[in-house]
This record gives sequence, structure tokens and C-alpha cells, in this order.
Amino acid sequence: MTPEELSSLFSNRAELLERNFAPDEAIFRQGDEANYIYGIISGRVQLVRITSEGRPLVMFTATANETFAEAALFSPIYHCDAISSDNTKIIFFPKKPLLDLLQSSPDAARQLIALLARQVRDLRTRLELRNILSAKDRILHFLYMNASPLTGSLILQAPLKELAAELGLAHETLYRELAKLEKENIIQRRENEIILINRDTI
Amino acid sequence: MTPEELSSLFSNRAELLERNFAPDEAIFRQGDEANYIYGIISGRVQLVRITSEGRPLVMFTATANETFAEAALFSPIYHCDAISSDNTKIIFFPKKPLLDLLQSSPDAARQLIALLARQVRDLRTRLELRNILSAKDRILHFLYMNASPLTGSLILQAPLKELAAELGLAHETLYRELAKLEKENIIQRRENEIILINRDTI
DNA sequence: CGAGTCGTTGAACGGAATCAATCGTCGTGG
DNA sequence: CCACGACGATTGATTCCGTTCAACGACTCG
Repeated sequence: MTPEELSSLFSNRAELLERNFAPDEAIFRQGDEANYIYGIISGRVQLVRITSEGRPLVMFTATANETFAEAALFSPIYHCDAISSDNTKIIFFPKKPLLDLLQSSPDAARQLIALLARQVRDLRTRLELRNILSAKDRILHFLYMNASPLTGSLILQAPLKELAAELGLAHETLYRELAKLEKENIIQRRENEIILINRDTI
Repeated sequence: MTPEELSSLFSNRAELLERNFAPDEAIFRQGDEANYIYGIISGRVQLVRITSEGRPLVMFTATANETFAEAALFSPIYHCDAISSDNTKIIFFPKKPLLDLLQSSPDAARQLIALLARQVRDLRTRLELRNILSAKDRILHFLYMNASPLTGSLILQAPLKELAAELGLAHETLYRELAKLEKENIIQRRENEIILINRDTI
């Protein structure tokens, strides 16, 4: 679910505020009253739960174009800390108008359900991808899933490094495997684009 | 989201039918009219997309106590095949009454949103877990997240083999690491139970 | 112009997968 | 009732491949 999609549910955008956070700054703390859910414009935020022994446990790392703390919509308090791990720009979505909207507009509720259902599906496919051990197969699987079915082309909006993170690979491994795949004529690379050529080779 | 949670949204449970499927039997096919979403009582189902070249691509593997095809709630057709990969018992949740209910009852909509939001959160933490490379750390992280905060105990409902799959580890690796952790006095094991003893060793 | 980041390649290591074998248990059917 | 098969749990040995550390060029941006 992107911040834009969530914004679109708000008729009155004046209610949405934006703020910048420095690295290591807290957006909220465990136990704080949960009045907002959040979207990241740029930067990175980690949701960290402090265990009973005081050890930090990262529950989730959110990056640009993602929302977080949606579950707080139905909780009076936050159950973890949200720490900016970068210079981060964040939109605040106030809970109350959103809940009111969902109460009064079945259509808005339906839209939110659709957004969440899609996100569930996306997360599941990402998880499934991680069950593939071989770097080569994981990359290919990802390409097959995300490239245009017609042209086999995938336009990269993010640097390869980020793609590596999404795939759960060291970026060096990704570079190497892409180079191999190109040598084997399975893909072709251009600036910001990867094209599947020989698609019979999984 | 469990089938029980979804069932609880239906006032008229007579609308819910159950069916058994043999291994390799299809629950639905890509392009079929999407009239149901599904819950698994027992067994396993794979959601498979057939690529343009005819190659099958596993999008998601659903197991007991999970629901699948929720995104079909807002799509007229299914976009992948659902294949039983085991003897599987499945509940059918008809879309129409569910959509009607969401339209007429803001409360039901709120509940479904809450279910989905929680599921999103769970999936994200599972995904985060997979970013941990070392088997030992991954297991410990999982235990810290799932064990009772008070007693440090975790009751296993599923065989260790399934836990290994959830962790993304070969089952042999899980056995070995658990044995090591017990030898190091970090955990203690009893029938169906794992207890965190020394919690200062992440 | 220098700092920072991305992209790239090389070398070495370590650790998890894999193959394999064994044991115990449970359920089933002859 | 017992034999058999299926499956979970466990341990050993080996292999392999992805991470890690390291170094370098290209490029951008202040």
C-alpha cells in the first residue's frame, strides 16, 4: 500500500501533515497513544520492539512509498518503536477521520479492504520468492513475475542495490548473476532496463 | 487470517460449504469466474500462475488454517490456478454475501480491515525474519518474537518440520541448531515445547 | 575537486543445503 | 494382532554457493 493510495481515501488532504526526521529519531514509541498511521515519502524507518530484557528486535523495515503501523488503526497504543534510520520524510494519516470515513462510507471501506488484500497477496509472493534458494532461480522467478508479459522487459525505478535487498541477496551476488545471465543470453540489459530474452531456461 | 476468523463474519454459516480435494486437483483455474474465497482446514494448496510460455510459477503456498484468494473479492476472475498438493479440505466463502455484508455493515467491514491489517503486519515480520542469514539468529529471533514474554515458553502446534519451512531452513539445520542451543543452555526442550532460558545471547 | 554512492569484479571462507542412514512412533489393513 | 509403510526426528559427511572483505572505475552533487 503506497502513501498515495492511502491519501486518495482522504477527501480533505489538509488533514495530512508531513514531517522530516533525522537518523535515529523516533516517530513514535512503544506505549504511545496511537493517533496516526504513516507513509514514507523518502528514507527508511524501522519498527523495533524492545524485548523484556531490553534487547531491540526489528519487526519490519519500511522504505520509500510504503505505509506502516496500519494495525494501529485498531489499537489505542503502539506496540513497538518506530525509528527513522535515515533522513526520512513522513506523512501522518490521522486515524480518527479515517475511521469515521470507514464508518460512514462503505465504498471507502471497500477500497481500503482492496488495498490491504492486494498487499497481502504481494507480501505472500515476496515470501514465496524467498523459499527459492539459488540466486539465479530467485532472480529469474522475480523477473518472470515482474517483467511485462509481452515484451519481457522490466524497467528499474530503484537502483540494483535495492532490488538486491528486496530479493534477499547481497548486491554483489545480484551483479554477478545478472552478468552471468547476460552472458548466457537469457537476459539483456540496458540502462535501467532488464529484458528477458530466452524464457525457456528456468 | 484464519478460516475461523473469516467464518465469524458470516451470520448465516449455512452459506459456507466444505469440499475435499485430492492431490493435483484444481480448486479453480486462471480465468474462472471468481465467486469464492477460500480457507484451508487441512492440507496444502499452491497458487500457480502459468506464464505465457506455459511454465508454472508458484505464487504462494497456503497451508492449514490459512485463507487464500482474498484479492479475488474485487476481481471478476481468478488470475492464477489453485492446485491442491495434498489431500485437502477447504471451506468456500461465497463472495456475494460477504460483499453485501461489507456494504451494509460498517462494523463487519471494520473487522475485516482489522484482520487484513494484522495479516499484513505478520507477513512483514516473517519477511523481515528472512533477512537474517544465520540459522541460529533466525531461530532465536523467531523464538523471541513468538515465545511467551513471561515464561519464555513456546508451545509447538505443528511438527518441527513445518516450523523449519516457516523459518526458511532445511529441517536438518533446524534440528541441529536446536540441539546446539540446548547444549549451550540457551533453550530447553520438552515434548512440543521450547523454552528460552538464557535470553541474553542474541 | 573531493565525498559519496552505485556498479563491478576478484578471492577466500563459512555455513547451510544435500544426501544418506537410523530410530521411533503411529495408524492401517491383512 | 502384528507387519508394514509413512513420516517425524536425529546425526554424520560432503559439497557448494552465497556472503564477506577488498579494491577500483564511473558518476553525481555540493
